[in-house]
Amino acid sequence: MEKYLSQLNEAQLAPTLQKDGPMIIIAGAGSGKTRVLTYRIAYLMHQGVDPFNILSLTFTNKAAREMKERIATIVGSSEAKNLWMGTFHSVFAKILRVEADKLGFPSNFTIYDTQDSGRLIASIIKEMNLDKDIYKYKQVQSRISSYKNSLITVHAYFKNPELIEADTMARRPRMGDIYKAYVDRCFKAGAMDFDDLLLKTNELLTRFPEVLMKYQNRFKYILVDEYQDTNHSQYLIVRALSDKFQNICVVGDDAQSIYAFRGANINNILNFQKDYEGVNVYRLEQNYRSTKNIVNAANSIIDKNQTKLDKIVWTANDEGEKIIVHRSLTDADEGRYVASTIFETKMQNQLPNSDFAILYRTNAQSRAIEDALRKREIPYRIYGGLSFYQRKEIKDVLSYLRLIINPADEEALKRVINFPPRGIGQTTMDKLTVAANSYKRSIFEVIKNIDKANVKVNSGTKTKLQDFATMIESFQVLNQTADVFELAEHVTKSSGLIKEFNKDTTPEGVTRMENIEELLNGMKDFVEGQKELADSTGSLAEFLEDVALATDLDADKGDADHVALMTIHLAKGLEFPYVYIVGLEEDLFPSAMSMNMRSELEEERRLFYVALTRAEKQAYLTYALSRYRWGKLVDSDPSRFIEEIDEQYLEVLTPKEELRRNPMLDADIFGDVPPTKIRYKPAKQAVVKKKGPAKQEATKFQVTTPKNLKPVSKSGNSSVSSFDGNLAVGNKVKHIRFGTGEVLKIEGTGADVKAEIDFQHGGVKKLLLRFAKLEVIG
DNA sequence: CTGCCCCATGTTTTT
DNA sequence: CATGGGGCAG
Repeated sequence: MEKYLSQLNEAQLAPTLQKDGPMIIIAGAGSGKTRVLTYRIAYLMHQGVDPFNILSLTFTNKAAREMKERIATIVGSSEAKNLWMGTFHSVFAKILRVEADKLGFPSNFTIYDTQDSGRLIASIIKEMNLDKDIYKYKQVQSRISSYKNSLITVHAYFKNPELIEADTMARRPRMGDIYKAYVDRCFKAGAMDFDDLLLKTNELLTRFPEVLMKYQNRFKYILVDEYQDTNHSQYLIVRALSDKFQNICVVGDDAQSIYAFRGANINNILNFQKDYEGVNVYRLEQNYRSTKNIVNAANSIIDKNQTKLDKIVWTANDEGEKIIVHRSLTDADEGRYVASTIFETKMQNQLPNSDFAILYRTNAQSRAIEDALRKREIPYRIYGGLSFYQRKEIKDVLSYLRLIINPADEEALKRVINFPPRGIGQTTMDKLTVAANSYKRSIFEVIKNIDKANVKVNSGTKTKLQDFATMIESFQVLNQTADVFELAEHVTKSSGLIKEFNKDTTPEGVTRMENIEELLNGMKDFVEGQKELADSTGSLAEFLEDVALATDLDADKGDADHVALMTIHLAKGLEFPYVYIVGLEEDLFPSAMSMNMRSELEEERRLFYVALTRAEKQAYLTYALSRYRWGKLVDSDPSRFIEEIDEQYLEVLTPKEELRRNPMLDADIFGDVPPTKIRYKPAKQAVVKKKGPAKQEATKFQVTTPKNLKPVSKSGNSSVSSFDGNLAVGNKVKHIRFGTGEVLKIEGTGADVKAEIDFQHGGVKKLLLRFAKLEVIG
């Protein structure tokens, strides 16, 4: 143990050695907080604390796993195994399973993901005959989510005139009714959504003092990582559990609070000292991760925020390279720039792909980058986005499995009762839903008792329904004996799913089949892996829970060497030698939605801070003058965040090719082209001018200048991405996908010009010339 | 009931 | 552009 403690600096050692009492560790980016947490837990155990009495809440399951492994190497794996570690959601889901009956839920309750709950809300809105343009299900959903995260139950909602007033003012007077219906339906389906996992835990701990006491005694030592990202619901859980022993250690960095949109309350960390008596405050301010340039640049950004705790992050590391700022014409060019510099850096320094990460604000930005990486044959992996488990085909398989565990699971049932098609259509489902709601039973139960229930369906339909129920029940029987993999294999075959997906021979269809195979392989691994873990049964229920609460990060197989692509949110806690932050444009980053409120803009700034502090050696900031958004090319201005970085840490580049093609592009912010433009020495002063009295004016001009610039076609000659009418009826053209064809008709104007083309293979197609990459061949 | 086509709509960010 | 819902014909 001594050996490990000696690896810590003074600031890190102090909190590690404090055994009892409340404490907060304010940990700057890259200051080794994971190490402190890990060693502190190990040290607690070393001092005789039973691992059963330690609860450690982390931000991802992967972080928990890694920390556990690390601890195991220090104190031995048999001991480490007994630690409770995981995300709030996964830890309390486990507890809820044990205590579910107290809340009237079955212990095999389903966990609804965002999509499931969204669909349910949409169908409730429809059943209530409400205007779906006013009651947009996504807005309703996020409203309900924020109620839950603030512990506003349906009951509390109706007792609160202000909330009702607010929703009425927002033209949604039936909000409370929808909320109630939603909660009822989830209850009836034996389902909890993500927010419920926290809300119900609170309910459990408040309503049942003996349960609270049980877990208070159980978790004598509690540690919470990323405390700045806890919401009110999580805050209350931590408070309640730590109330008896007050051995609570929270770690966080207010500068990295980036989850306000899902209810995270930065005040939790700002006010921690007021919540407990005799709090010891520790600060970790030495950054071990990044170069001086990066650390200082990041500091200069976060300085612009008003709301923050005092903290000075510094580093003893080298000065390092300046941060490179790069401008491109389009998002595609941006991708090419990123790909080619990765390629060059990699070759020059003989580096693995995994040294590089590309971070963006929105998932949609990945496409252009992907294209460029593929062309360069650089292996990459996208994290997040549509995660594996959310894909249609995967959710279909999982829905069958969910029904086995919990046939009341309505969202799963609706998904697969007619997929593959069994002749059970919308009308039948509507009837069943009405009946189920009036009997306060699940749809599955209604089907089981279809003769007794007052449901008017013809006998053919009745048979089909019963057949479906029988099939699910036969799966349930099989589940008694077979393991997850065997069961899933049987289910996919005998439900007809495999056959259905095999029908589709398009490339997308083939990918779907591959995904299903991957899922089955994953199950095999799960079955194998679980045999070794003591605290696991390897059951289907457990598999489904893992899947429901898995982060995309968790699924990292860690085998292949690839460049990482992810949103900045997902990158929190990670580090890479080379980091590209792309799409640094106004309205994108900072997001257009965030510009109205200071607090939201500050959150965007923290997000940028998080992004930049991921970099160890070198950071690149890139932006494009125009980019495709919603299928349209839109002009954009460089992000204010670039401007906010102190100039001395930046190196502003302008690509050479751009200079050659169009000197206007190198115009300074006043729209003037410098008279003597030196071709190979990019102007350092380009674009980003700062401070001083000229600033106001500068920004004003900056807005207008790029708009006058026409994007220049990059690839030159034959392949054209936009036509200005130089395509005529009778032309022979070649299309990437459809091959050669003849133009039959041209219609529309401006951006909407369409051509009807008779392709030799694809037949007649109408294509928007704006998108279609056509080559004229005659 | 199914399948197909057309239209509207949408982008923050995630457990 | 991608997806999903609604409308319509068979």
